[in-house]
Amino acid sequence: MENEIINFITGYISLTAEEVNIIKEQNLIKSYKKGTVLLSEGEFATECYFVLKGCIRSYYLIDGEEKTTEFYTENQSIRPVSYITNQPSEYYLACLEDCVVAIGSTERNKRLIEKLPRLESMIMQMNGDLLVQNQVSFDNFKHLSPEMRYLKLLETRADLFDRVPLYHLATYLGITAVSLSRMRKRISKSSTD
Amino acid sequence: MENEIINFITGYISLTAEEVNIIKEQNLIKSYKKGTVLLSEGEFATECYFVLKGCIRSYYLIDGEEKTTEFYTENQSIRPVSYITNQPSEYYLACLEDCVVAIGSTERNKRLIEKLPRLESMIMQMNGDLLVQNQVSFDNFKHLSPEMRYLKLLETRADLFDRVPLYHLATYLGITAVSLSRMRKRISKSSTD
DNA sequence: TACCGTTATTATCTTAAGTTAATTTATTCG
DNA sequence: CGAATAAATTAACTTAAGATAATAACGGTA
Repeated sequence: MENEIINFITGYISLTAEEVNIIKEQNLIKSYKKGTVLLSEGEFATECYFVLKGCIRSYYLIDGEEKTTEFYTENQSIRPVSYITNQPSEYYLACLEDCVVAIGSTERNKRLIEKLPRLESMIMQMNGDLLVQNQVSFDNFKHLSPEMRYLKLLETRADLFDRVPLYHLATYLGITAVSLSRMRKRISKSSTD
Repeated sequence: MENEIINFITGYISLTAEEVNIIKEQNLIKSYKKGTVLLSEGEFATECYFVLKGCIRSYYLIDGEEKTTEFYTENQSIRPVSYITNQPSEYYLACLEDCVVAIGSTERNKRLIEKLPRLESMIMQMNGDLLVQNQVSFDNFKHLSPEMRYLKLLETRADLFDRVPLYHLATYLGITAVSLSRMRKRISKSSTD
């Protein structure tokens, strides 16, 4: 189970066998039931996550409506904005399915970095990557029609359509559930004739 | 003129008088004529910028159409994605006005950081800030109507409306120039009656 | 299996954005 | 200054998204 984490890390920096062991013994793996809320608005995030199994959704509230900002599935890492900034969180994190998750807490990570200073460079790279991903997603979003965004998501993350309710995908796409439903009908119609 | 840069830095970390001097003597200030392109698609960014005077626009091309992603004005720093990732740039950077800019090149920054290691922590903070700003902008964009986005921009960056052509603001807002024009008329009408 | 809560679809109406093209208003510069 | 270019507006038409409400399909479970 820890192998996924090692694979993930070695995508950024190379590790010796001893270093692999240090990380493996450090890691803390937990299971959560579907519906568990890992982080709430107003709280300070003290943990970051690596999803081993399941799906975690981040979202925030506008007038009581949940707006989904991201879905995290197998082998994705979650570094809450609040974790990076040490500010109270604007976002929620909740399990859409039963989940198995590797957890890094602020203090344990600090200790780990003392043992393995090269992790610092990984973190900087991760921040850079996050930034770029976000920039590109934003630009795409801005200049693609809702329909294009839907088709693109269908290409890039087809699995989500099997495991996530459409109305969450709708807010993720920045449209209403009604509109998404209509759109799907429109598309299926036009592709058959 | 260098004082703006010092102010900017001390917003992140505190500096001793000697450190201030080191930075001041390091800095390289340049002027560019309106229209100058500082970075083109495909190039590797080797510089980051701090705007002392003027306005710089970043944009990219879709089917030959320019899509503006950001406007940088006085006292804003520009850290091109390509500079952070060492990948060829997807974006252009060009001066919308005559500009005065402080420039940090990769090598000079490296040398500077050797003298002032605490700058590292500033850079990490800047990356974190960038990430958060981007995240928040994205979320806002997704869940605000074009009209709301326009009104919000009018509040937060009113100066842009005096110095930037509307059709650039339009693509920045993710709409067409025609639509922006129509919208402005609609709003001015509804606010007078 | 029958029920209940959740999720998805459908219908109707309203509103605004995209597209294209023509026209007006500003700006620039020889 | 005036011609050329750039920027902004307007008009006409098409298309799709938002809102609201009603209905249908699905899923778990008692």
